[in-house]
Amino acid sequence: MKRATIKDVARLAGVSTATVSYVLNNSALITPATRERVLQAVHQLGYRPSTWARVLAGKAARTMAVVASPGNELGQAAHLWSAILGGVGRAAWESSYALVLVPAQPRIPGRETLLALKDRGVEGAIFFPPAEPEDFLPAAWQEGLPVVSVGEPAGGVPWQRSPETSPEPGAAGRGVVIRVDHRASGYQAASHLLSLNRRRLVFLAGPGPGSEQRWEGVQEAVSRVPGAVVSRISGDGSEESGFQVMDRLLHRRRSDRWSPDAVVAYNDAMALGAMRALAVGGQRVPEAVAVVGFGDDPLGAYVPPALTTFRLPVFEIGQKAVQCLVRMLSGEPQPAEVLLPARLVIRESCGSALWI
Amino acid sequence: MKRATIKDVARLAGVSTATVSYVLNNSALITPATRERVLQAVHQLGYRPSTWARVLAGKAARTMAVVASPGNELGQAAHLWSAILGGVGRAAWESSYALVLVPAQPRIPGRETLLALKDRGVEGAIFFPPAEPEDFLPAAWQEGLPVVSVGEPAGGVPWQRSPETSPEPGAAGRGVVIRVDHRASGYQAASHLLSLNRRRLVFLAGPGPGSEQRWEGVQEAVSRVPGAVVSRISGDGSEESGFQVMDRLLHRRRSDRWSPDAVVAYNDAMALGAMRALAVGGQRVPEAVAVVGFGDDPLGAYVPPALTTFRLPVFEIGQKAVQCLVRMLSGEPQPAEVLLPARLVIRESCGSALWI
DNA sequence: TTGAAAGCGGTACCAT
DNA sequence: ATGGTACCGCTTTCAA
Repeated sequence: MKRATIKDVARLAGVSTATVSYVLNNSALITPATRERVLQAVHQLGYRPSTWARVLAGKAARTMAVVASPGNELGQAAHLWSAILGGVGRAAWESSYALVLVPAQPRIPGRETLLALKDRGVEGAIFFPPAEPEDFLPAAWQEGLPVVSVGEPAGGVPWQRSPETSPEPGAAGRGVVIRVDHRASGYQAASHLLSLNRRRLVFLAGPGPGSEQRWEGVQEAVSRVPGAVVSRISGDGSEESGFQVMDRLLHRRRSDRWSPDAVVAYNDAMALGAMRALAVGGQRVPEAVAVVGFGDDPLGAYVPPALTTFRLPVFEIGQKAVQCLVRMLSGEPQPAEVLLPARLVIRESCGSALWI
Repeated sequence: MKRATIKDVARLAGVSTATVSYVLNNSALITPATRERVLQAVHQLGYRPSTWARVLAGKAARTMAVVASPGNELGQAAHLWSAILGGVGRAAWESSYALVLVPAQPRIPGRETLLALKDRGVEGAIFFPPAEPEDFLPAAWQEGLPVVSVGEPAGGVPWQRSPETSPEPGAAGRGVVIRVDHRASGYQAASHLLSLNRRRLVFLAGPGPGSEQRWEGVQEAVSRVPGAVVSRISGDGSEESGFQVMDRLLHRRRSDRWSPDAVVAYNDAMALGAMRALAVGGQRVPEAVAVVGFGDDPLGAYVPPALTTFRLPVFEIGQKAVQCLVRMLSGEPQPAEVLLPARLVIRESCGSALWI
């Protein structure tokens, strides 16, 4: 049978469609009696207003897009992205927003995708960088679609417009970024190691802005402890690069005055690579060298010794993203950047249990 | 500036809105000249029809839902689900369907979710079991929303309606299931092992229907080779259960007449657990015992010896799901079940490279 | 407090 | 081959 319309309800309740509409929109000027009668009819018919019709009549669509490229770069962080989606989903539901999913295709111009979204009444987007194609973000800016990005932007994308072009962060047309507080993580990682009496740290840098920030945090923590030093060496974020970088370090000619007793890696993959190099080089973890990773990759918990790492606040990230977007859409200015703390997960690779 | 409407286009082209509509819908009875003029105006104004309006006027919404519970059970197969989404995305785009994402919340009744979807004009759904809440599927059936499910259903869900209730598989109101051909995988796994002259197989069963089917496949392959035997032992799919099951097997009192020289595990986790037990028990893999897993978990490639396993046709699964749903929506009857083959990925744990 | 009616942005039937 | 126009389902003046 066909869906009941507002007319059916009006007829059954013996009122006009206008009255029904008032009741449904909680207008104050309706008699409790009338109200009751209408509600009764609504219930009886199982009537549900058509979202399409009410949008056409001027209501907000309350729809946001989720843009990502599953199966590509994102696939490597699949466990993160699906977890983040959990937060997105809950927050969206709570704000009664619908989500339209855009598993972006490399070959399809971002502009086209974007226009298709607007056709469907999408009011804003949550963007998971890196997502194909690269021109989605610029297109969104151009079309004035509010965007909240989750995590670091893709390499080549003109992420933040230059300040003079867009003086007001968080306003529609710009974009806010939900980010993990990498600096704090770096600081905490180093602090943890220092508290365990490690003094010769090495930082395994990776690609991406997060690496830089973590490095700063590490440096700060180290600078606070007399006698502690830290050096830095770069890889590309892969397990292999972690291995190579660490391996090279271990074979450094002995003119070098020290070998590290602790490693802070860009991510779990590099940490694992480093641990492999350490094992090959006969250095025990955590006895000789402590290692901390980043990202809480399932792998890290499996390989012995279990990797001490940082767990990303995935659910919160998703929630926050939606909340920001909702606020932007209701006109509230938002900060250009929201920082969420990662949580240190202490396992075995640093030789300590968490006491406090 | 505001979006251009069909009226604007009509005015600019000097025709009626009806004519514009005809042009946009590729009506055959339009003069090339008029057509050209209209298209010109459309282009000039950057006009795009409002999806909402055309749906209201009777066109199909071309929208399907993607229902899943990220962060729950699905989180364990996150790399699969996000990859499948890639296929879903591409196929949906190609069929010009929009996807509305429902990261289902445990606490929200499935019926409510479903109605909300229908309000938004969703015409069908792709369902990733297990998804919370359990009553989504029944609700969909009740409301007559066509559903294509990807993979095995959740435990308690009355998956397929009883035959007498619903005689026509694939019709709207039923549901089609996209499934990996587990039987074939089991057969292929065992065949591979047998071809490497293994003769005493053990099958590590897990939960879920897929396990049963794989077991059948294994048995069939074994039955074809004189002298080959296979026994079966059950776990719960976790790494730990793989370990325990294997460990117990190794310590079996010697009255048992044989110990296995090959293991076919329910999934990579159990395979890894089994390998751990084998290592502890002093059995070398693959020399003494060959192991094959299932699922192509990233872990498997990492831990030495690299695990021979089956790669799921994730992209194809996603594509197929959408294609089925699209066909269902256009009235074509679909089979109740679609089987897609998994691909054997030969690595080191069976002691062979692929020659052919 | 309620109802009649004019849209919202399209589509499609019926004339011309 | 086009144009006029009555809807689609709902919201929202404006009157009553």
